Amino acid sequence: MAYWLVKTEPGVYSIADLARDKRTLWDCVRNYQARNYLKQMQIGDDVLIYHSNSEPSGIVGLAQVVKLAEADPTQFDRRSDYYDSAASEKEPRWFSPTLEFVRIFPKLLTLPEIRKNLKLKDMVLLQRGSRLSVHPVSDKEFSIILKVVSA
DNA sequence: GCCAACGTTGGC
DNA sequence: GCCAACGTTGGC
Repeated sequence: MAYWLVKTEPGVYSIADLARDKRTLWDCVRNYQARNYLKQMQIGDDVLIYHSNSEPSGIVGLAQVVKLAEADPTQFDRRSDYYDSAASEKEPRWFSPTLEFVRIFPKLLTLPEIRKNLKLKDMVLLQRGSRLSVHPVSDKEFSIILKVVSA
């Protein structure tokens, strides 16, 4: 079983929205590296939810993969901002797993706190510009984060 | 709102 | 295939 982190802007789609919806198609990701990770997600994988462009930004809760990635429907929708003319139903370019809400953490783990925690210094989140919106989290990092946010 | 750090696009 | 120009992400 693998662990992941996905970013979302709470003004666009927050963990509260996920709590309300129970499950959601994780769509509109338009970065190849992130796309590749979305395709690797397996049912039952744990997914940390990170609020970006937020006050404060940080890890806010947990979700779980309940459906493998399928073609992201927004790539076919001409009226969508995420329409991709190079994608076709036969050869989709972008993929979306379905995530299910698990819980909101009692404590939000802010980006400065993550930076300060030496055990989390190797997180992909902190690497080079850190713009990747979907990325793996190691077993160790995941268990450390769970401890910190529950305390 | 600014801007650094990327990724993508397209001319050549 | 190089690389300049441009667009985007996301912290601050």
